[in-house]
Amino acid sequence: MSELSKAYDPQKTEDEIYSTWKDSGFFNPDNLKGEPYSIMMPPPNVTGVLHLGHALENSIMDTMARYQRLQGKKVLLVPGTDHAAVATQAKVEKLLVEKGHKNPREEFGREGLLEKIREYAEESKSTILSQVQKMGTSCDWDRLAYTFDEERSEMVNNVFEKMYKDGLIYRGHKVVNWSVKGQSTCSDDELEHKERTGKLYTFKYSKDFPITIATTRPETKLGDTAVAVNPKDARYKKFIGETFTVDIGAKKPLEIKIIANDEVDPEFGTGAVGVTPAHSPVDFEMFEIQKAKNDPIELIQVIGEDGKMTAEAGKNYEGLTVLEAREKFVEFLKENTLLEKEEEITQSVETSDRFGDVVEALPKTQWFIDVNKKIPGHNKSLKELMIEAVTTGLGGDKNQKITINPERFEKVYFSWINELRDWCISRQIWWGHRIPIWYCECGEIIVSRDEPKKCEKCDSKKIKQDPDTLDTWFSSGLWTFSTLTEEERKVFHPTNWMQMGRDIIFFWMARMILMTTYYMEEIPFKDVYIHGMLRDEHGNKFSKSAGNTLDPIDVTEEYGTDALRLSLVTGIAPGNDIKIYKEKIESSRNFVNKLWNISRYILGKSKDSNKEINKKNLTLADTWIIQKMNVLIEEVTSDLDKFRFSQASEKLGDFTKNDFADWYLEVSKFENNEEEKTAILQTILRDLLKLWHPFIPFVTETIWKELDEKELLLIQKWPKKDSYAPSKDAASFEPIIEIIQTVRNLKTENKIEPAKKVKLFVNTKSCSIKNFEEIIKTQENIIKGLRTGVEEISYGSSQENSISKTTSHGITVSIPLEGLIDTQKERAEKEKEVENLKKYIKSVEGKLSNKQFVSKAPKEVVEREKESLQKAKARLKEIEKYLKSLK
RNA sequence: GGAUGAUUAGCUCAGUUGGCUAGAGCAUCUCGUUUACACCGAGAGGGUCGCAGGUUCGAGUCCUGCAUCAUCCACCA
Repeated sequence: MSELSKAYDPQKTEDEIYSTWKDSGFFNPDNLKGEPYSIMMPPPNVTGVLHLGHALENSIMDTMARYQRLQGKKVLLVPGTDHAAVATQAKVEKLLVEKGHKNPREEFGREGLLEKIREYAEESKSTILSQVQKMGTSCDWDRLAYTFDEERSEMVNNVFEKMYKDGLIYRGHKVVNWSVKGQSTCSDDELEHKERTGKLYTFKYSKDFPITIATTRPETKLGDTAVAVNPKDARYKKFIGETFTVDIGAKKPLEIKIIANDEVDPEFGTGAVGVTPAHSPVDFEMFEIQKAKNDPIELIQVIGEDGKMTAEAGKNYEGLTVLEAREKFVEFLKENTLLEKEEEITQSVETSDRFGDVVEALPKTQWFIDVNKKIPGHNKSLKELMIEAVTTGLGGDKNQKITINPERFEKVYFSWINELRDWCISRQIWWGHRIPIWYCECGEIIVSRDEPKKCEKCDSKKIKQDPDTLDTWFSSGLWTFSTLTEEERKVFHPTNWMQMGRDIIFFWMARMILMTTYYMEEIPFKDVYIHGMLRDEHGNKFSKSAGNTLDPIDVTEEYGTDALRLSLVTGIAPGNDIKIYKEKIESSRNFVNKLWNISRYILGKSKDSNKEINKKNLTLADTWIIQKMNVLIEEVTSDLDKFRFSQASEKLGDFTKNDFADWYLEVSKFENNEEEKTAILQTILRDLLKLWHPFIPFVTETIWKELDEKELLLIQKWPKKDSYAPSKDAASFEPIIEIIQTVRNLKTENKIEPAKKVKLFVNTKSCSIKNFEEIIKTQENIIKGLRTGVEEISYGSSQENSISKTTSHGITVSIPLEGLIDTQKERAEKEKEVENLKKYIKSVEGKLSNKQFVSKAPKEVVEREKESLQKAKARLKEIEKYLKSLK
């Protein structure tokens, strides 16, 4: 079809193709038949626009979805977005501050600010969803979900209520992570450890205090109420149980009790730890232990929510920032000669990954999910369910077992669960699901989604809702089932497959497992595929500040979506970081164009469509390509079944470019079984388009349309290898390829112009295939045709004064010399080859003389070694002969 | 401190259960303007597979140790 342009132009076709797919209804599984197969899209945050990471996710999951659809399954891919509580509010507040609003929370109030955030979220939602379309993702738009929409919010309340009634959600007064800047709690996973240099101060509370302690946070010492020592430590044993009163300037003198704790390492530092229960999670644990032992210690909060010292810290410190107080307290220690040492150390501090400030540990009343408590009626804790889901399967049911790919991430997951503490789910920000808990003035606590009319206990109408909202991962954890109706869950849940970045294994994967195993008593997904993070060419993270960002939309506009998608799934190993850069995308774009031109050629040759291959009149090359195609289908299918996307696309690329385009297509120009050729070319092209479709959907669908097909490629049937069953005694075409390559090779090596006409001598005496000379004779026009410059072929032993090479099939190819050779260079090269050959022969002979090798190695291996030894020897003889002739 | 990954050609990376003289893309060099394709074709050069041991008939692949880099986790005051 000559009207097709020489180069594929993605811009012209992509949008139109996407609408065709969408309008066809086949993105919706209700219009498909077959076994159900479901994937949930990890919902992008509504914090802005899509970045390359999303492009990667869309490529991977859509490749899978399209593959399964072609496999004849009823595929559901649910699209959605995430309200991303803290992230979105932080982003909008930042934008407002940049616009000159100093304190947006005060200025706009709860409802006002929520309205601002809602506007922003809606806008970025629609941007993101249009970008998802641009990536070609074949998701069911009729089932579009949003973590903050009505259905999802209702599910959040249902789950909260059930957990609350089961006693798994509780309100507790504990030391939590507090971001002063964000004025909210953070969960342990939302912290980032940053290395910093700090000072370690070694001091005593007072001159007569018997134990020296060390700290990097002197100001918190104003709230110390104990010193912990190891009970086995002889130095301090005698003091355990004693209480000392010291006055270091806090509101009142501190009562410091000496307590025993096995965790304290006598070898480290002074062997004693100053305990500040209010401002350290570890010290708080000691506080709880002491309480349980009936030997309580005090808890004094000296730092407030505003990050400033409280009244408890004493007159001198009240109102000072943490840093000011630190300086002042160190000054005090120095003045009273209590400071023994001051040294520089590197320490890791916890910062909030959303607000960026250093997080303070503060005692606060918050809502928690208890991960260790037995679930009523189950005799198992959430933690145990989370482990079971990945090991034996829920309740030992293998159909309820999650497989993590690659396997090594299981270890990461288990070690995280091991250290998992109760999950703090309440946040003091406004953007998010409000906690469905109401407090009556009488003290009654009511769990209810809507405002209760009156208190059931006291009939009072003075009821207030908890002001806090839920951690965003609470709703994300429900994603695999909150996106489905009850009916749909019977068909599509557990979902079949899930993919996500390694960075959210804890945040998301773990929470989904927790929530789903608890609420649904099912696993959320059967297989999860963990991919690495994107990097630039030099392995750097993409970031705005580094200025190395690549906008996926720009890329698709310049190179096409297919090129981007192909680049993102090729040449990568599961779980490892993925480097992406212009050259890689360019080469994908070039490949897409290649496929376009292959199709253009085939379409130009014949418009006849869908002819069956008549196996009676096939040439050597025909059977060869049919065999190759057979193997290709088998391998690509198996790779995709095992999520080896990279291997699959590489094999496809290899076949398409090398075997099909470079050899078969070229050869086909010199053979005249017109009818069979057309059938083969068309059949292979059609199936190749199907195999390629999951990776590069747009170009394949565009070509498919040109084939005058009525149905979309989207819903075709995956090729079967049976249709390419090779005839049993098909002789291989490989040796012919080798002969042609050898001729070209000889010419280049000997500086003979490729177009130069030459005579060719072929000797098949040591060829492993019987009577191969007869076969070569039938292929002469191909050998002559494929730009070898060969004008005449003779058989038998080569002449004196010719250059020759033996192919791996033992065919010796010679070209008589024409006096065109640069002999000196030639000799040097040949001598090098002789050297290498001798080395090789020696090593193989060594191998073969090894009795253990000969007896233990598989027969084929030994045979192969013998064969290649023969060949090497033959080659050596030839070169030596030739070197002589040069002299 | 613990864990995981990486270390293979100038660059970016593949390499399945150990087995044919270790592969691809980009870059380099040579040749080529042949009606599918210059977003092209035909070739070439380039690697003691991080280092040191071990297991094995045989190791890029398995084991041990070391080095360098990266990432994650951790309460060492």
